[in-house]
Amino acid sequence: MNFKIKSRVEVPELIERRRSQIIKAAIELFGKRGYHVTTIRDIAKRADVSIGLIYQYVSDKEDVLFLVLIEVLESYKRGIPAALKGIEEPLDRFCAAVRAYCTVNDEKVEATVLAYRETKSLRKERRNIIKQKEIETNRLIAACIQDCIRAGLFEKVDVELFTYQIVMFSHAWALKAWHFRGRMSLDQYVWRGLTLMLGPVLTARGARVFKALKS
Amino acid sequence: MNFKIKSRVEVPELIERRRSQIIKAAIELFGKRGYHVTTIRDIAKRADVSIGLIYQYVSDKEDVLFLVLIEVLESYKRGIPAALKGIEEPLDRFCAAVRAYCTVNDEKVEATVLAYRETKSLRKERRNIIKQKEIETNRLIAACIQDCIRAGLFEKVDVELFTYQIVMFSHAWALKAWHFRGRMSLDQYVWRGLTLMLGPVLTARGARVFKALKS
DNA sequence: TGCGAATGAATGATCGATCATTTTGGAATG
DNA sequence: CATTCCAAAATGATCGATCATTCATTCGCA
Repeated sequence: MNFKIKSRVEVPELIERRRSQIIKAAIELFGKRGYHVTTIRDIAKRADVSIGLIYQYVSDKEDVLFLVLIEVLESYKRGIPAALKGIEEPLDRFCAAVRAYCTVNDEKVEATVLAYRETKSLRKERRNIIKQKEIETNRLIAACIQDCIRAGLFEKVDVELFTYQIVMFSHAWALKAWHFRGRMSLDQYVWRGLTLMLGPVLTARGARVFKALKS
Repeated sequence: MNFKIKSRVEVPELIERRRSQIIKAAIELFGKRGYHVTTIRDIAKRADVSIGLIYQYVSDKEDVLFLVLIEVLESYKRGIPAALKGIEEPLDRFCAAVRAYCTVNDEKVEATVLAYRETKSLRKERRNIIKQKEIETNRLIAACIQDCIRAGLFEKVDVELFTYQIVMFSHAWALKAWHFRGRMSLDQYVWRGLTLMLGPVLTARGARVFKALKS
C-alpha cells in the first residue's frame, strides 16, 4: 500500500512536475505501442527531456510503468465520486456510477487496455498494490449496489458477483472497443447494458424508479 | 483468415510435430513470463531443441507468438461443441456452453491472460485473424442464446450484448483469478453467475426449466 | 562562484537471427 | 548384408543491433 520511488532530486514541486511530464509521455507511448517496445529514449523525446533526467526522478524503467499504472487506476477511482456528487437517489447513483466508470474507460481506452496488458510486467509486490487500487474502485460500485438493496430497489443479489459483472461490463467497452465502437454509442451501450443486467435485480419498486430514470 | 507460416522443412508430419513441440514450450513460457521477456533461447531450451531448429520451422519470434495465440483460441473454440454433444434441450445446451467456456478458461488461466496481454504485440493483419477466431467462438454462444429465444425460454433479449456478457463472465474467471480463486469453486461461480444473469432473461417457462436443471 | 539540475555520449549486456558445420537416416551400390 | 554417400535436418557459436543505465560534463540560477 505504501510506496516511495527514489528520486535524486529532492524538491517536491520539481518531482511532481517532472514526474507527471514523464508519466504523460509514457502513458501515450505504452498505450500505443506497449511497455517493452517503448524505449526510455522514446519517452525522453516525447516528454521533451533528456534521458538522464528521467533517471534523476526514477530509478529504472519499471518505476515508470508503476507510476503510469498507479496514475491510470487513480484517475479511474477519482472519476466515480466526481460523477456521484449531488446525486441522492440510490438507483440514480448506481446508474451514474456505471455510466461514469464506462465513461472513464471510454476516454482512455488505451490506458485501460494497458492496465490489462502490463500489470503482470511489475514485480509481485507492486502488482499487489495495483490490484489493491482496483479493489478500491470496485468498492465504490459495490457500495452503490448495497445502497440500492438497503433502499429496497434491488433484490438481495450476490453483491460481489454483481459488482464484478458491472466492472467487466465497463472494461469490456475498452477491451472490446474494436467490436463495439461504430456499432453503438457509449450512451446506448450503457443503457442497453443496464437494461439487460438490471432486469432480474430490480424489485417491483426499483423497476418503477428505473423506468422513470430512463426518460 | 488464411495464414501460412514459412518453414524450411517441407515434410508435413515433421512440421506438425516440431511446431507443436515449440508451441507447447512457448505457451508455458509466454504464459508465465510474457512474450517480450521470453527469449528464443528459453523456448529452445524448454522445447529441448536448438535455437537454429526453431528458425527452420518459423521465420521469426512473432511467428511463434502467432502460432501460440492461434492454438489457444482454437482450443477454446473446440471446447464448446465438445461439451454440447448429446445435449438437446436448448437451456441445457446454453448452460453447458457457459460452463464449458468457463472450464477451458479455468484450465488455462495463463493462456487466457496471455491472449489479453499479447494480441496487441502482433501486426495488425494477424491481430485481425485472432479477433476473427474470438468472434467464431462467440458465435457458438450466440447460437445457444438464439435457440433459447426461439424455444420461448428466453425473453427477446439483446443477443449481442448478452453474448458479450457471457464471454466477459467466462474470461473474468481467468482475468480476475486472483480474486475469485479460493473464494469459490468454478462450479459455484458458474451457478451463481448464471442465476444472476438469467434472472431477467428467462421467460416464465424458462424459469421452470432452469429450476429443474439446477437439481 | 558554487551547487543542484540537466544533458547525451559512452558503456556493456542482451538477444534475435544467421550460417558454417555436424549429424542423421535411408537410398544406392557392390 | 555391409558400406558408401548425400540431402535434409539439426546444431550452437557468432554477429550486429538495440537498449537500459551511467557518468563526465555543462548549464543556469542564487
